[in-house]
Amino acid sequence: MIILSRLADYGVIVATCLAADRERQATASAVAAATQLPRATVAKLLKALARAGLVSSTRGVAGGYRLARDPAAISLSEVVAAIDGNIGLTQCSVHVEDCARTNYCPTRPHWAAINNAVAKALAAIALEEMVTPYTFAPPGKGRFTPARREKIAEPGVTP
Amino acid sequence: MIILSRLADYGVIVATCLAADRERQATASAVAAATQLPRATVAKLLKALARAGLVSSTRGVAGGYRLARDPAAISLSEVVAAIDGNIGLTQCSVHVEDCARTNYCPTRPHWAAINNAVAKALAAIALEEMVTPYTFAPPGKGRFTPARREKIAEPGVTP
DNA sequence: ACAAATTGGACCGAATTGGTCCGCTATAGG
DNA sequence: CCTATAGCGGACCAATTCGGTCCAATTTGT
Repeated sequence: MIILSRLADYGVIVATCLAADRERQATASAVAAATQLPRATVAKLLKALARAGLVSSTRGVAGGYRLARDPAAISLSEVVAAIDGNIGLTQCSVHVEDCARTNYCPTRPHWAAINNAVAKALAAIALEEMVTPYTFAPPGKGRFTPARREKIAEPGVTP
Repeated sequence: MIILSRLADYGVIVATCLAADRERQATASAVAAATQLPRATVAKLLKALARAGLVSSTRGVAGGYRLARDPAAISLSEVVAAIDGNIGLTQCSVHVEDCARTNYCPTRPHWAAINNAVAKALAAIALEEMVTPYTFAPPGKGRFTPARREKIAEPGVTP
C-alpha cells in the first residue's frame, strides 16, 4: 500500500524546489524543468499550493511563484493537505455519514490515534529539512543537474 | 486523502470480529452477517488473511475461520499488510526502479522516517485492543449509533 | 454420495486519479 | 496601446486501480 498519492509526492518535490532558494521567483515551466516533471502537472500543483497560501504568485510577464513563508515554517503535512486534502485514515474519518450504513465498528476510536500519529509525523518535518541535507544550490549557485539527480535518487527507501 | 483502502479497513473489522471470540469457528457468511459487509467481499478478505497466516481455516462442511494467534499478538500492521501489501509512503519506497527516471529527490531519505512512524503506529496496536473497549455485542443487541461515531471521527489532522 | 465449506482465479464495472487543455485575466515592456 | 508572457480556474479525457461478484475445484462431515 502506498500512503500518499503521486500528486502529493510531486507536490513536495515542487515545494522543496522552491524552498531551495527562497528569493528567486520561479515560473511553473522553470520548476518543471528543474524537477523533470510534466509542465502541466507542475502548474496544477503550484496552483493548488498557491490556493492553500503556501506559495505566493505574481502574474504577468515577469511573474512566477515563490514560497510564501520561511521553509522552516512550512510542514509537510501542509503541503500534502494542500494537494490531497486533509489526512484521514479511513473513509469514515473524512465522510462520517456513510459510515452509519455500511459498518458496525467498535474499532473506530482507535483510528483517530493512528491518524494523529501519521499527521504528527508529517507535521514534524519542515520543508527546510527536506532541502538542507543535500544542499540544493544554496547561494546563487547552479541548480540541480539531472545527472546529479540520478545519483541521489538511488538510496531512499530503507532506513 | 485517505490512508488505508476500504478493503484494508474492512479487513480490520473482519479480523476484529474473529478476535471477539477466539474459540468460535466462524464461517465466512457468519462473519459477513455479523459485520454487515457483503459476503463475497468478506470471503475474499478472509482468504487473504488466511494466506498471510493470520487466521487458520478448515474446509469442508463444518469448516470456517478462526484466529491463528492470540489477538494480543496480532498487530494492525499485519492485518493491513495482508490485504494492501507492505506499507510505503511513496511509489519509490515500493518500486525503486522507476524512481531513477522520473524524479530528482533529495527528499527521499526523509520519507523513510515518516514511513517508519506510520508503520510503528500501526504495529503498536493489537487486535485485542480493537475489540475490548467496546465489546462487540454479538447477537441481537444494539450496534453503534451514528451519533456516537460523529464525536470520535472529528479529530486528527491539524498539528 | 451429497451438501456445506474454503480455495483460487478470472472477471467486470465503476470510481478515482493523473494528466492535458482551454479561455480568461493580469502585468511588463516596447 | 499592443503584444507577449504567465498565472487562474475550470472542464475534460484517459487509464489505472479498486471494489465487488462469480465460478470451478477441492475438501470434509453426515
